[in-house]
Amino acid sequence: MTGLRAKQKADRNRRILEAAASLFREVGYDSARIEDIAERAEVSVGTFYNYYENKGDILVATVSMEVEEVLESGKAIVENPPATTLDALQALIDQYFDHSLVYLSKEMWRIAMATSIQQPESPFSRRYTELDGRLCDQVSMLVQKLQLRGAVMPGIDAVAVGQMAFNNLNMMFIEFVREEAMTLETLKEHVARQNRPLALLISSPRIQ
Amino acid sequence: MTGLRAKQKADRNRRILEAAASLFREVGYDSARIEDIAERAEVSVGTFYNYYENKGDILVATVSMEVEEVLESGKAIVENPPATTLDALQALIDQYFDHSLVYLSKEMWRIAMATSIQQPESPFSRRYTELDGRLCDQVSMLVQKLQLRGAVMPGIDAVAVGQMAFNNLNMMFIEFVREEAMTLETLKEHVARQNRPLALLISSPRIQ
DNA sequence: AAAAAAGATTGAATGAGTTCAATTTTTAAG
DNA sequence: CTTAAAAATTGAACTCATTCAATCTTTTTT
Repeated sequence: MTGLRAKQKADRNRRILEAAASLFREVGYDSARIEDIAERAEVSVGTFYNYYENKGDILVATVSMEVEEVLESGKAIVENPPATTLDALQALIDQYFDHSLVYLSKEMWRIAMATSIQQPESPFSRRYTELDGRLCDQVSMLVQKLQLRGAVMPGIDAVAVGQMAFNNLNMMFIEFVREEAMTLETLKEHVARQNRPLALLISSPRIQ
Repeated sequence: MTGLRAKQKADRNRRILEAAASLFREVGYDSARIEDIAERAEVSVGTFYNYYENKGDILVATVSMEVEEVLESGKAIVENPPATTLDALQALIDQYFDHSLVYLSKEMWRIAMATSIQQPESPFSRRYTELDGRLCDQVSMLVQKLQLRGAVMPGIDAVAVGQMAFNNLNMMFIEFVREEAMTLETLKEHVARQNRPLALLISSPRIQ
């Protein structure tokens, strides 16, 4: 069922997304006009709006692709985490943070996050939120894995702990993208300090 | 040095803020046009922009006043918290949540949060962020107080624990305002579950 | 193959946020 | 009191994001 129409649709979609992503990178979000994006993608302004609900939406789409990569890159660590709770948590979180600024600027993160909060019903916001939920699950799954291994005490609510750790890192990431001057290193240090009490307390005594 | 100019400025500022807050409440953020706000405040559109950088800014200003009240209302609980860590934390957090929807709709929260993330440098975003920091400090201070009382074990990094608890509740609040259908009760339950492991683990054994 | 229906594209029109040069008001100086 | 300087106000003009009725393309039906 790959008719001409479907092929054209996929092609236009790709062109618009690429045009937007490149323009955002070149001139920033605010200076990239829909008209410019449409022109670069060789479609009309109206067509742009056939593919994306609004300007923020296409940025969220771009950022979502990045989050998917982050999620993917986290799998390896959850599969085979470091031995101690502290190291394992920190390894996963640092992985997230390191990945986050490879393709995206702080400005792009800010706008994507803001858009996903402001218009939570738009399709790409939903997608973004869903990916966020998957990241949260990944952290929880790490804690569960550590619990199965015996590194985390039995009886601990691993899901609750994972959610709290994730919400904390997520909020800290928001703080990070808000402050242009804050470095990745500082972010990691702060989160590491915040994680330490929880990580140590849930760990089985002999494993330290 | 209360010249005429200063008095007029304060008066216009108040009128604009009140006009905006009432209009937002009456017709919602999107439908409230700057022109309408200016008209109700009996100033020109240009003057509006002399007092607020943009439309989002004045919403953030409105919301900030609310956050100040929340902060104020939290003081009582920190001064004289419930005996156990779990109860004390939950009392403070529930207080925050209960206060949050008295004057503000979810929509207003969404837009205020989005604006403060998107334009972190604007004066009112800074103010909002600063208030957020004070809320975070308040949670940390509660944990410190519990530690002094002996309810929380010595040796625990109370500040780190407080920050994590705050970041968690803040992120959960974002989730709450994102989902129009989510009730305050559900929010409280989720956060209560997330807090339990941390609260129990940091508590001194005999105090349970 | 022609006609009808469905699906997409188009770009001019719309509308709201924002800007800024001209004007007015207030303060300070002479 | 007059005049100059500083500060604030004003609203028409401008910029974009967004919409939508008309048009064109693709698919389906006969």
